[in-house]
Amino acid sequence: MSEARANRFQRRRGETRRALVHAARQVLAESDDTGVSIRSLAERADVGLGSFYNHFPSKRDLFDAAVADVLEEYAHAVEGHLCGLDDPAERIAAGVRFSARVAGASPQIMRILCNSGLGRIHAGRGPLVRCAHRDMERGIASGRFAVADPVIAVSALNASLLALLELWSTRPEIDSDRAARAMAEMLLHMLGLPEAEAREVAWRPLDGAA
Amino acid sequence: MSEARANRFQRRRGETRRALVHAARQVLAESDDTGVSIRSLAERADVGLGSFYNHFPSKRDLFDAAVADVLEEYAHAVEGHLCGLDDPAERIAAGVRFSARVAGASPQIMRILCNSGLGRIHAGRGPLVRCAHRDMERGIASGRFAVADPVIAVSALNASLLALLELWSTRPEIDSDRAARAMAEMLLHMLGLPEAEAREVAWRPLDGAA
DNA sequence: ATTATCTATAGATCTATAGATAATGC
DNA sequence: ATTATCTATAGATCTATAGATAATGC
Repeated sequence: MSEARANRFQRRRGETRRALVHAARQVLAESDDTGVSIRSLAERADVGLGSFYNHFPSKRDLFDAAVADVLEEYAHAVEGHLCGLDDPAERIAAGVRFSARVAGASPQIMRILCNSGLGRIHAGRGPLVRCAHRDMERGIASGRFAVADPVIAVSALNASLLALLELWSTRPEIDSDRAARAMAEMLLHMLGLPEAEAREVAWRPLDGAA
Repeated sequence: MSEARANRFQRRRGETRRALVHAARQVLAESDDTGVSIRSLAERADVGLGSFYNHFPSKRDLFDAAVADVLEEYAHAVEGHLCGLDDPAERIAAGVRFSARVAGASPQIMRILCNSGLGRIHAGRGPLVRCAHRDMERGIASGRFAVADPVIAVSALNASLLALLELWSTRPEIDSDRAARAMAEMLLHMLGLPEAEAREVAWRPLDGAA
């Protein structure tokens, strides 16, 4: 809507902003050095230095926007694959495995997720957490999960997923789907599924191209 | 040794270095803003600007040293409590619970551990990982643990522990030992201990002051 | 007429070093 | 004599803004 009816001015403005966010994402993925100068960010975006201040009051705001942008893109990509799944256990296993695929398809997203760490994701920022919480509540309500504390369980889930991506980024020789299945199996068992069932769910074929 | 026989020169030099590391730790805990100037770090350390270059070639090196210092202190504090324990399951549970205590006793250590994230810990830096790996291997060898992939299991353990600290730092109203017990119980079950046994081990009283 | 962009720049940093000073070893 | 510290500073940045330019709306 706001995109469609935007006039030429607004579209042009949007492109400048996008170029800046794009540049910030590159920096976050390459070196995670948020100390780079505004000047260098503007140059990387191929945008006049003054234009920066038309869109962001400070460097910090730009980087925050860049991280939010990545989280949004990641969540959108993964949730698109989950929308057909109903069983909370299967959704969690698929979430882990699709995350590994997204990471494989976009190393930039993976590196930024890893670098930005647990903090932002925990703060309720990423839609990741909200989605996992819903699945957790539903799994507990249906008796499929048995955990003492759902908040702590969600923490462990998200953190373990991030650790998987981190592990893969430092050791690319690992077979990512194999590792993702192993992680998912462990996590489902942690949540209370019997071992055999956890394995079965984690090894189920995924929709989409194998 | 090197400390004991150090002459006055070397001790003085050591104090300057310590002051710089101390200042860097403050910055890491307060804002995690590694973009602060070398000048401001020297001022915070109450040390001449030039002295900085007598000890560190760049800002990055100072912050690396500060993180290493924190990891060392943390590992030393936790391992001191673990050295009497033999059962790998009990060591892991106690590691989680003592970590929560160290975090409570030193918010600075906790914040730096959280901010520095998974990356450094995963890279084999922190003695945390080495210790956890040994316990994992021993637990698997003795049949007490049943996991498909020990590397992935250690990733999940460390990440979940960090997530617990992160959770507590954002929500201080949580009872930390209660949360640590819940986390430990979940993780031990994940590693293959039967539910009842996982609970028993996680709820065992800890040595030292309750 | 309005709006976003760009260029140019003033003023305030910051980094890294050179040289002076103070403290110790022998 | 040696060594680490400090002070002072040259030179290179960087931030934020002011004013000019180009593109669009009406």
